[in-house]
Amino acid sequence: MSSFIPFDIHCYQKLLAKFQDVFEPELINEICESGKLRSFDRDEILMDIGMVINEMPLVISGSVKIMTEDDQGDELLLYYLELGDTCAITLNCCTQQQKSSIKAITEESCELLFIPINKMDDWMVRYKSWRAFVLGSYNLRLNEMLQSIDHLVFHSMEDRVIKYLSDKAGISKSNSLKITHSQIANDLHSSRVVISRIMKKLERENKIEQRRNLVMMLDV
DNA sequence: CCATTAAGATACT
DNA sequence: AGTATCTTAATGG
Repeated sequence: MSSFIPFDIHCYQKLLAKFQDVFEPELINEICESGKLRSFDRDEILMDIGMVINEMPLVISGSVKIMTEDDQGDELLLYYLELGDTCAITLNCCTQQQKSSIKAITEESCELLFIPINKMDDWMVRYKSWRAFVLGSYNLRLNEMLQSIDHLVFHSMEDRVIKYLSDKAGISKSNSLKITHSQIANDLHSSRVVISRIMKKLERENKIEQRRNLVMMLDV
């Protein structure tokens, strides 16, 4: 076992970089051994409503957009997954053996590590750090959801657009976002004209600058 | 060039 | 805020 490397080195290094202070070394080894690493391009649908999930995703690189959808197919952005994040809703889905209630789309090109659910139960009892990670992830998402609901109900469309843009800038670590007004409208469950109106206003207030398919954040 | 599509404008709900 | 409709501008073949 000394010279044999049973897993992907690249993946191992990524995990180590992110989790060496959080997970026990043996756990990191186990994650590498039983996880399957897959990479995706941008805008790939990882998961759709109604799909059955039996693996838990862990983000190794890139970011993933998590959305809900109503019966008419209208969408609403819930939150983003970044490096080291896992999706609490998926966690719930797989432990309960339910169908997915969400849709997951890659935001940039991504690498995800898929962990079989049977491992999860095992690790829950064997590793304290894993337990803490899973519970912490639930906590984080719950709070984020509450914040989203708060914004949705108590804030104006303009506030929501501003939050959306700065969230997106934070995720992509860039101030120029390649996005169209109708994409924003779709994510925020609004219409293109309304977004255009708000974007025009923000531009007049020198908060953003825009070209076709491009928005640049100014007040940073 | 022209077709397509993003974004602006205006008017009405 | 949202819808409908029209106009204008950018982009890629």
